Amino acid sequence: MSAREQPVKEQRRTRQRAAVDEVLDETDDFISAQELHSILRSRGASVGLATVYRTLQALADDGRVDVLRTGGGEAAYRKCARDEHHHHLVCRSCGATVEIAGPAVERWTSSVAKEHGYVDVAHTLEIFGTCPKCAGQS
Amino acid sequence: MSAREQPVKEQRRTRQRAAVDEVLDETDDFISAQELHSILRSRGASVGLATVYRTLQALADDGRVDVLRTGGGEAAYRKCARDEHHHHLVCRSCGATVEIAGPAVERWTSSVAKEHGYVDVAHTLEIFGTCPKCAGQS
DNA sequence: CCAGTTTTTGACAATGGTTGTCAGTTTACC
DNA sequence: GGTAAACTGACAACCATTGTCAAAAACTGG
Ligand SMILES: [Zn+2]
Ligand SMILES: [Zn+2]
Ligand SMILES: [Zn+2]
Ligand SMILES: [Zn+2]
Repeated sequence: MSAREQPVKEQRRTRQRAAVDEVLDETDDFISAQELHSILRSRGASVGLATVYRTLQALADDGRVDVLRTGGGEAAYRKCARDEHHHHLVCRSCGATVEIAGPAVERWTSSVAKEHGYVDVAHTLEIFGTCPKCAGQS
Repeated sequence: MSAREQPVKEQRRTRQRAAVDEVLDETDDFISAQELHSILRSRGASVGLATVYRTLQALADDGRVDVLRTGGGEAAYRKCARDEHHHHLVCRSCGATVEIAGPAVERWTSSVAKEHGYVDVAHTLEIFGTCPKCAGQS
């Protein structure tokens, strides 16, 4: 969703953070904190729920993962391939995600904002749908 | 955010629904259910919080108000001027809203989705910034 | 206006995701 | 090893939102 900068404050390497990071690396879909937590449980690597939330929050703040709010209002996280600003085409049912870039949209949003005198502009854009796989099995 | 169709099921006219509708008519910014509720309280027209939520929900379902999730994850509602599908340019600081339409974006999102085989597609797009008025007085 | 039927209301409980607390544990560094 | 500082986790607390259900209001036909 957004490119990030320098900060990356001092952080210690812990078993828990490594575990969360590992799951994120292996997962291609957007997943919620709770889902990530239960994946960890099911694989034996016990990590407190609060820690999962804190870790994801930190990663998101550093721009190392993308966040989006699902229809139900929960936050979903994903470690994206590209580092530059981009958007997502997400399956409502299974979370399957396609990263998409739209230079034209970027230009349009900033020109519209400028046109109305707005500054310090940002935007959110996500496309939701049902992926081919989920559509097949009704 | 979206145009709506026929249903508009049988509903009774009640003091509470009229009160909510009135506040929406007078308010030009996006407001949350809780804010709307406290406005009603402060003006003496007592309406239960659950009723406010239900009423807004119904209005949103019928497409008579637009909804957007704020950064904090709460839903904000607004009765927009135009009835067709459109998006918003919202001031982060004061909530001032400009309705915007972008046919090109609409085409782009659906073509991208189709291209990847996704069906039953929808999208969210909001632009946030600081309006001229708020930018002037730092 | 009246009684009957159906919808709506609201106080309150319950939910569910997320964050705060804080003592005990772990890490980083000398 | 020893210490300071960061981290963890069980659990409570939050807070927006939804569910419950008996009482109240809106409609309808007479
Ligand atoms: Zn899917
Ligand atoms: Zn963009
Ligand atoms: Zn403003
Ligand atoms: Zn659109």
